[in-house]
Parts: sequence; C-alpha cells; structure tokens
Amino acid sequence: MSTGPPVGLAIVGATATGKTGLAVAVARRLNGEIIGVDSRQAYRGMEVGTAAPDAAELEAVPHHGIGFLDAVQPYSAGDFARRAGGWIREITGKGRVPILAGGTGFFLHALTHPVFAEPPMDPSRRAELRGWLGSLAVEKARGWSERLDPVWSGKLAVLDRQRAERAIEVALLSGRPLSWWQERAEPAVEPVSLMAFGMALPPAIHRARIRGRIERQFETGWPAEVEALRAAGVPADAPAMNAVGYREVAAFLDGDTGREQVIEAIASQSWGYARRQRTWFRHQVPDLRWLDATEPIEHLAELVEREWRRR
RNA sequence: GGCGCCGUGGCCGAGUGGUUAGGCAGGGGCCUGCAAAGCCCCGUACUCCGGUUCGAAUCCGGACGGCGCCU
Repeated sequence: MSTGPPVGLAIVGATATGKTGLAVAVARRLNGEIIGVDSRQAYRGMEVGTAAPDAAELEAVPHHGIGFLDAVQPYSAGDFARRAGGWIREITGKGRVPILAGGTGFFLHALTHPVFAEPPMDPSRRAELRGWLGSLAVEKARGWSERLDPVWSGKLAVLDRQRAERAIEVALLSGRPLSWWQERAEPAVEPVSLMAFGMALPPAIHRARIRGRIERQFETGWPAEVEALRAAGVPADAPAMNAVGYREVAAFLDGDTGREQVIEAIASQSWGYARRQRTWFRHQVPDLRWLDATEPIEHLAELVEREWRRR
C-alpha cells in the first residue's frame, strides 16, 4: 500500500467480519498495539452499539483511538490522520508494531494518501455559514459550488449536497477554492505505508453474523446505552449519533417500534453499510490481501504474522 | 359438479388496446476533512394456449392454478 517499506499492519473489512478479534490475536503475536480506524468506536459511551473492543481485549492489548471522544465532538479524516500519525510514532518508538484496525476506509486513506493541511477557518463564521447552507435547496448549493469552484464541482459525476457545501465553505472561509488547496497545499501528514489485510465473508454468512451481533447487542445493553446518552443530554444530531442503529434503538425506547422490527431495520442498515465498505476497500485500497474470515482467528493471525515477518 | 372473482418482474402493487408506473428487497458504483455519512446507476414483467386487431398485459374463448359461494 503506498510506497516504501510498511511501518505497520492494517486489518480492514466490512462490519462484523471479525477485524477486532484478528487484530488482537495478531497484536499478541507481534508485540503490537492497536489503532482503531473507526469513526464511531472513537466515541465514549457507545461501546455496545458500535461493537467496540471489550474490556478483555482492551486489557490484552493497548488500544489507541477507541472511546476517547465525547459524542458531541466532531471527528474527521484529517483529525484521524494527524492523531494516527502520532500514535504510530509512539508505538514504533517503543519498538512495537502498529496495527491499524477498523472499517472506516476513508480514514485509513487519509493516512496512506494524506488529505491536504486545511487552513484555519473561523468556527463561528463556519457555523453561521452552515446554517445558511442548510436552508438552501440542493440545486442552489450546487450552483454556488459551481461558481466558487468549477474545477472541483466538475470532478464528480453528481455533486451531492454534502460536497457542494464543503466546496462553498472552503472557498468562502479560506479565500481559495477547495481544488486549489487540494492541488497546492501541503499534505496534513507524511504518507504512511502499511501492509493491508481485508476480512471477507460470503454474503449468507456475513448476513447471519450481522444479525446475530445485533441480537447480542440488544441483550448486552444497547437500549440502556442509548438511554444513558440521552440522559447525558447528547442531542440527536450530535456527530456520533448518526451511527447505524442509534436512531432505531431510540425509536424502540420510545415504544414506536417492536424489538423484532427494530432489529430487522438495523440489520438492513448494517448490510447497506457493509456493502459500501466492501466497494470502498475493493477499489480504494491497492494491494489489499484478502483473508477468508470464516477461518479460525488463530490461523489467520498466524498467516498475517508470517507475511509481516517476511516483509 | 355448477356459479362467481382473481392470476403483473424475488415480494408488494398501479395500469386496462399502442408511452419505462411506483415501492421494497437485491446488485453495481462514486468518494481529498459530516465517511456507520452523503450520493449515483441497474429489472421491459404481465400463468399458458388459441383467437380478434395494423397492434393485447389490457378484448374474446379455452386450459391450468388460487379464492369464495352453491348443490
């Protein structure tokens, strides 16, 4: 992946393919530490719903990037890349092996193919701008984006709202179009080279695992977790709250939908997410070595260990 | 056995002589800081066999299947 000898391992794949377990097993063999590449497990108080590493796993191997943010704090690809860069240096400095594990492909990408160093943008102006943009019709936003940054706006087959707004924001707040920054600005971090493995599962088995996991999550306190987040005053539109299932569990708590129905809905959401992940890894991570995730974890860990040592 | 109603793509469901309904499910894809997010694309189906017609999923007849009622 990227140029140069790999400084660490990456274990990626769609949800519920067993990344966490494999990462821990590999870390034990290689004297490694794990860096969570997960935009939602990064939040505190969402352990159950995001299927974050459990206490035993956290104790067995040092983890970074897991459960360290409040639900209201934003977490972006750039944030991740900067932090991960630091964690990697720290781990490597101890003579240990960094193992990047998780399903947020874009975050990993921001590390191997760094995003540009973003100029500072006034937060209050930004908030104000966002408010205004939110009230715009998509076509309007698209129009502004095209005017402020025709280069960027012409790149995508279809300019969606999120990206149009981003282009407008950067152009207005930084004084330069997004495409300018992308082309000329310094990268946010030094590119990192990793040896990447992907966990793959046949569809039927994968679906069954997803389904089973959701049921387990319900049994191990997902509803209570959502209850606690609400009690803590976390608003429904907090950055962390659009994680798969949280809205559904909230509806369940309110008595709007039955348990079976909610589980069904979450399974369907998760499957859609898993598909997007698969597509991403398939196309965005070159030299990804696919692993048959139906194999026993220790067997896979041994395989990864061998590959790593041979590097 | 008789009478009536119905038979649309994986499912649901409009249409009723000549344009791709639509929804769900499923699949493929995009992605330079909201990424567990956001977004794009993909199915010519009408139970079967005859007939009427320039033309039928749509009309007529029959077969088969389902449902209901009757004897």
